Amino acid sequence: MLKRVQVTSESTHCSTCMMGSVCLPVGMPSSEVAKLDELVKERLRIEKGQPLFQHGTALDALFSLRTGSIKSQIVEASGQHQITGFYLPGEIVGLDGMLDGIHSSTAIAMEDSEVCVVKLEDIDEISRYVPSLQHQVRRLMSKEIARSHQVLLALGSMRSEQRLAAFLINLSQRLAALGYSSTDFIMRMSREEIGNYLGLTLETVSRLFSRFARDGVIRVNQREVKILDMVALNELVGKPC
Amino acid sequence: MLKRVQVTSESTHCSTCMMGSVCLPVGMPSSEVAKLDELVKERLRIEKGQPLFQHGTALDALFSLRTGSIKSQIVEASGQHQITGFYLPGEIVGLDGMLDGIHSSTAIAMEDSEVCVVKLEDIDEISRYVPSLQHQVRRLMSKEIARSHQVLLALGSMRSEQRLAAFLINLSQRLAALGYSSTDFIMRMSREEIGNYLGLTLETVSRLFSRFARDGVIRVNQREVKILDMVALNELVGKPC
DNA sequence: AACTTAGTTTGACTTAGATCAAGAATAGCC
DNA sequence: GGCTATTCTTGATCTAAGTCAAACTAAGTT
Repeated sequence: MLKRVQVTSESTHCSTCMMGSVCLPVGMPSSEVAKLDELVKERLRIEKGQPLFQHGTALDALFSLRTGSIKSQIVEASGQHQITGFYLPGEIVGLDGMLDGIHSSTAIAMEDSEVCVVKLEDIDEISRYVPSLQHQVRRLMSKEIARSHQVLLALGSMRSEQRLAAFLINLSQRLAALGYSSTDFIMRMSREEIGNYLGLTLETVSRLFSRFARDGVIRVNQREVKILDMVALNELVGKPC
Repeated sequence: MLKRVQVTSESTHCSTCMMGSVCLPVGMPSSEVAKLDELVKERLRIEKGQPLFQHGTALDALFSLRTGSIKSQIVEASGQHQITGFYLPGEIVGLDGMLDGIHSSTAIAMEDSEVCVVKLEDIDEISRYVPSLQHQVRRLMSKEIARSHQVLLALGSMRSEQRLAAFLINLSQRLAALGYSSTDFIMRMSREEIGNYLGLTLETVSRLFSRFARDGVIRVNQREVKILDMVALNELVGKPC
């Protein structure tokens, strides 16, 4: 179920939101952030497994993830699909597909989630008196490009264990930026989703988790991960062959 | 060598440029395009093999490719590098790395090329009285995201022959959009560069070209390609397994 | 508490593509 | 024009990861 929540005056605005340090206004001076309070008029709750938006539907807003986690994926006519990203709180979903107002990907909640709705027309409106907002959107889009280039590097020139190590390091760093532990966390995605994202089968992912655990690099129990040796994990990625 | 060319009054501006239909102003009404003539104050010529910009250097402009072709790649500390895109005339290079004003990739000319320099500050300046320019930049960045997601799909869930087929189809379509033949063209990139881009070895790429030729799908002589059976090529990509 | 159902692990076997190696073709250069 | 340099092709062999299959686990559901 997709449930709309009107943002009322008592609700948090960008200026008072805890996510400000990692979300859309990241890096903006607080004087500017204060002017963004009209930016979010609505929030949405999405139940686990439900789509936030689907490939081919009209795009008129960006979504800033407040709580939960979301995956985005593209689907081919042939039926094959590819997960293009896993999003954590503070990250912006929906930056692709702004070329013709149609979503080029599908976004699905991996757990019950809540997003702030940022209408494109409101971005245009508000950036008239907050010019840095345009820069902010540009920065976020650029980051999304750089991010997918990193995944390209992983898929194009890393071996399976390097890919998974890079994946774990990346997840660890992003969780740390949110104030969570960088060594103990729960992965919201299944082995199959990780495999799809990294261009591997779920069996290979499972075997790699087992191997990493056997080698004392991590401890793993289902989706619960504890990184025991971050250095070893980094060395895995660093070495080319 | 990287050679600067000042754009003089006699030089072509965006409003008179032949590339307008495929370049940055694509889709903008001509009344708006006329206002963009201050956007490009400079052009650069880059010799084959020379970098347009390098990873880690300051970014203050985007580059619109006028003639030639450019590849962009990211380089890891470990030395492994990954080609993230091949750019043709009319396409914009440098859209990544706008997050902190530092290029996150390196762009290298694959043949003698010429680019229009679009300063970011000029974009900001001009978009004050041409609001659609901001949309245009957003559209281009969004397109770049969608493009790299397509490559992700190829690297993550296609077999080697599907990747090469998808690559050829994509190249064919982009050349057709430029007014060139969609069936007869010269690839500016080496087997190794294609392999790197597609996550394959140069030997595999070479073998695939030979196989496609043997099967009558293409005819190939070094970097010269003639697509004989576009239907078969599309079928190759369409089928999942 | 027994019974699905979905997700995960592990083993045995196969294969697509990598690696190694040796020529052939082409282009650049003195 | 002849001589290195690359770049490309093709063959033989190897291996990382895929496929197929079966058992195990966790979490609901009746």
